[in-house]
Amino acid sequence: MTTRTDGRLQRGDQTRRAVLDRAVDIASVEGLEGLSLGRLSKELRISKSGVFAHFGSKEELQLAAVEAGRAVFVRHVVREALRTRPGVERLWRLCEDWLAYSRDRVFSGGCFFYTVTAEFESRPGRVRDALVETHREWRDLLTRTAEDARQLGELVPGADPALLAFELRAFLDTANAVSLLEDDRDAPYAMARTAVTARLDALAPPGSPRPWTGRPSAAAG
Amino acid sequence: MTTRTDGRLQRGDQTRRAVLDRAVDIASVEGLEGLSLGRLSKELRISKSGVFAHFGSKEELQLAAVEAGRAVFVRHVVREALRTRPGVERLWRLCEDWLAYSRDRVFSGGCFFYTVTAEFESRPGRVRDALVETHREWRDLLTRTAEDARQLGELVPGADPALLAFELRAFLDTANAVSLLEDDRDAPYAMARTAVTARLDALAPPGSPRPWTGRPSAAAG
DNA sequence: AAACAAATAATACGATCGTTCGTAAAGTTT
DNA sequence: AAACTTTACGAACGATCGTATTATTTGTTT
Repeated sequence: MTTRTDGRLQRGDQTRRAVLDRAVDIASVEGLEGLSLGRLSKELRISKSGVFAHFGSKEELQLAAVEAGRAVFVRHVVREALRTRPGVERLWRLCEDWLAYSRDRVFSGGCFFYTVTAEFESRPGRVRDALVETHREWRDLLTRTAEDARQLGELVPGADPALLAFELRAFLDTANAVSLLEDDRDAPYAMARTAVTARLDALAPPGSPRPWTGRPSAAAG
Repeated sequence: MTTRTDGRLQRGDQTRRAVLDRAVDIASVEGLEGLSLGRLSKELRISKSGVFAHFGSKEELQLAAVEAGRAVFVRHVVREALRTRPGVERLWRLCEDWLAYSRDRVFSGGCFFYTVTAEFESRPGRVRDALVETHREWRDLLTRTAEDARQLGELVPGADPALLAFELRAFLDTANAVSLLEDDRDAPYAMARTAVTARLDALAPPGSPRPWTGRPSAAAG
């Protein structure tokens, strides 16, 4: 019988993880092209060829970084929301957790995907493809959640889930961008929060739950 | 008396302009760091040192590119709006022209400032400072125009100009990003347009002009 | 035509890029 | 302990980066 864990693979996994941890954080500031094997190896006190051997090419490193970034995003933004009741509660939770994820600088350059997507959205290649796919997942999650909310009667029947998802994403992304640009960790997020609640409020029928206030709206009449 | 124009300076200006034209277009796709003197010189069939001599350093080239991008932006987005009557008409015109500027791919990578601002928003330096200033101008223009609209009675008194400016910017920027990412030149702009008009409609008092429909709203009662 | 000024070119420098190759070290299997 | 696998290292490759220096071409001034 083989040992439970091969010490070599275990060690390899550990350095690989260390490399990716540093890689995604650098990329959130400098982009995935700004990543350089030399810099990574210097900061981590690992030989450059050692770093390289883990991925085989820079593009593979970038792809691995995208996947690592995705895992962090899921953990911080998606995980708890999926444990929340479908509908506006979940939708609200997604927005709140996204703003916290950006505001708390989980990545030192703000949202990892904002930076690297802007970097690659006009260049063909596998990295772009991976980012498109990640973006699609996020968009669909928001849209489906908005659809659920409408079907549950928590949004007025005329509400357009795809449009609502677009608007919410717009508020979140812009809060991230403005916060970094103006070096203000309060105002942009407060604005986004206001914009999100206003939008949801406008689409919520009377008497439906309003998780951002903690209670349902007053009954009509 | 000196000749009206020194042919040498004239020639220099011409190549400088050619360099910057190419530079901003490349930067809209690859970013300002992706710009390289070697590549520029090769594409333009100019010696690398010739390109270099015009700017003195890469950072100066980047700063000049930001200024050149600003000029293009003003010409395509701001110019006509400033000839439009202040208030919601101007606000609407700014949004429409911005969407056209992005949609028509005035820069082949979409909005120049979206790309390079995302690239530099987390890095200190003179380029970032220049981009912050440009962003501030754009934000203030939108905010002031919204304030004008409110004072003219074209927005309800409770409207928050800074918040409205934030929301509009969010819709525009997101349309640009989504269009590039999903390679769709229609849907994202249509969505942004819908979002913008919905927002303005919600804030317009009855009887006030609605330039996006071509007529004022029906009078109340 | 001579003296001068500005734009452009030619060449080279050191640094860093991603990548390759050969080898040593660490750990597992037999 | 020998055979083998995996991780990591060190040195070097050619290419490209931004930059500096020196020269040449082009146009102006006197």
